[in-house]
Amino acid sequence: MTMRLSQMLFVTLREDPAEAEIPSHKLLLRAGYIRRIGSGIYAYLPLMWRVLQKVSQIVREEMNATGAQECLLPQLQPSELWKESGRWDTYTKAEGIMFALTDRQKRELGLGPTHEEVITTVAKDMIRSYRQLPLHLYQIQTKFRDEIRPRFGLMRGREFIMKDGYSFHADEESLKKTFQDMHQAYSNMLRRSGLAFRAVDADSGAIGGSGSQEFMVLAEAGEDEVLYTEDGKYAANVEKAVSLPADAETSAFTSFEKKETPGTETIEKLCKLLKCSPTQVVKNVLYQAVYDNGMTVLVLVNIRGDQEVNEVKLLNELTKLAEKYGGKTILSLTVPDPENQEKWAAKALPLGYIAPDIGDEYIAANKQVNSKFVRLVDKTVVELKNFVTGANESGYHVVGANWNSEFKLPELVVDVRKARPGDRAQHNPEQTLKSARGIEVGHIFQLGTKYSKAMGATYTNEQGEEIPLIMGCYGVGVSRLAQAAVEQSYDKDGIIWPVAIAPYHAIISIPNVADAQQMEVGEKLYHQLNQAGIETILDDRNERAGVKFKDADLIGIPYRIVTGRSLKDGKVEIVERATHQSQEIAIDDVVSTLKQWIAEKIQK
RNA sequence: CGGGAUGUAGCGCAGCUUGGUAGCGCGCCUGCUUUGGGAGCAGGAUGCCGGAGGUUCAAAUCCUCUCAUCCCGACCA
Repeated sequence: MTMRLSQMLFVTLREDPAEAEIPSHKLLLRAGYIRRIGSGIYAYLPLMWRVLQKVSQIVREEMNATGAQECLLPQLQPSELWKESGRWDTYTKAEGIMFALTDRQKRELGLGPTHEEVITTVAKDMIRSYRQLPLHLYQIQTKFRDEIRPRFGLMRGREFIMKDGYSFHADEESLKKTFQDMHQAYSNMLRRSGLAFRAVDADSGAIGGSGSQEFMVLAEAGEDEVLYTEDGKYAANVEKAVSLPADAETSAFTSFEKKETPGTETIEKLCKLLKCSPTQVVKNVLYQAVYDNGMTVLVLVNIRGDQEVNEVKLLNELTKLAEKYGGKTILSLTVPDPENQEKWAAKALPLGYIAPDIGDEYIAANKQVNSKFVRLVDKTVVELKNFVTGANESGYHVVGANWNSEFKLPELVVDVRKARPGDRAQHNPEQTLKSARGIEVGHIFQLGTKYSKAMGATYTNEQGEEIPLIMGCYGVGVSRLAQAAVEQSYDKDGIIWPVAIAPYHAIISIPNVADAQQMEVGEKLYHQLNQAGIETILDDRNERAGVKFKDADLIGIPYRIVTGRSLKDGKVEIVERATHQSQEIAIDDVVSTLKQWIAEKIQK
């Protein structure tokens, strides 16, 4: 085994590569852990691979401890399976993320972005009886997703390593137990990897299902916003978060009246002109949804003027309505721009002055466009009295309006409001929501019977009835987790790996390789340490001491041993990477000392 | 896909406005000196100037098309 730096592929960069934006990406490139091969495609170089194996091993141990069984599923998947589950089109067309290909026999195949279809097929073939349940299979493998915009190195690659697990149950209770076990296992994995994290309520996204939790590594560069309360009782992805909105102010208007309000196409301008609070305004937001059968539906959302629409919640509400319009899912949800409006509007819309009752005659007759607006009213406006809203005429608003007097209250009352930092919490209004940024490294959720029903994966229960398997699904981004660790732990000199996932525990830096004594002690310690199970590399390069120290800091090995000037007292220097604290230790005590330090840092 | 930007030596960049012998720093190679925080001196190698077409006596530079990469928005571990 080569662990001498003079013989390793060891190339560090002095400057930040232009392609990297965030610290962890820059550092992994500079320190020689990864190289970009194509957009969102990276080579994991020897140091990186060791880190990934450490993370994988922690994941594996925690999974095995719950009774889950490791397996390995194919990455090439026949399109038939995806057609059975109904996901082939949504995953390959439009903004789909699956790489699809046709082989020489004209068979259609997909490169696995996830494995519900494959695992459900296995379950369908092999699970017959409730006696075989519950069952939990998992794998650690490269996944392929044609991300629209790969970003930040390993954070959002088109090829990445993931642990995905799928559990099968006879009943909800059993599913919930495994879900709880996974919550614990995931917490253990992240704790053992040395990360600061938070488990949050989440939206279950395109995969479907309910009862969903994400594990967020807290870091400024995180792509997700997390809202939480300081009492620790609530934490959610902003996409999913709920809260109590600020109370609405009492409207100053007492009678219904139409007012001329020129140039007030925004709430802010309107409130300034009318001297009213945004909480008294009913804002009417127009969306355009396209279902997977090509049907376009115009959506009008009424929401309080001081609030914003949460598009994820809106998407979920509209997906519930999909059947009504002959679709299964939504391909796109956008605020229609002027160019888009021309495609369906019969006449110019009074933008900025739309009222909740804007007429359906604005929609031109077209087979591909639903002839009526879908009208959704957010909870925040249901109780408003004497409110302000548009007059369906440019330059005019109405004031003192009331539901079921001037305007009919839409039937569909929904929560599509975006929760915000500073809002009061639902579980305890004394608590306000705080915001943090996070990197999603894990996601666990209760799938239910979505796939088992679609693919006919059933078992026979004690009563002899044939029932669809109840499923759960649990993912960890292994390569993402590794980079997230760097994002959370670095300084101006480089990476500071948590000991548990560092590629090596220790590095022996020989300041002067021409000095026979320094070399001799270095070599001796190198063998002793590795023999004692302390993973150690030896920097025996013919470089100046400064170069070696800089490189050791950059690659982030937790402990550096220097066989330098302290040798005259029979000692070496040991420097802790995280703190740069150094102490001199007798050569004979190095192994036992490090063994103890490392054991303290690696939690089980 | 829409918006913005960039492609010049292994890496980071200048040169392009105003066309005329391809440059700088780092790294790399050789030698000497140095040797505890990215050394000094001397010498050296390295380029399809992203690709294709055009304009011109002449193109890294001007024009057209293309490809790739990065950044900002919708997707996700």
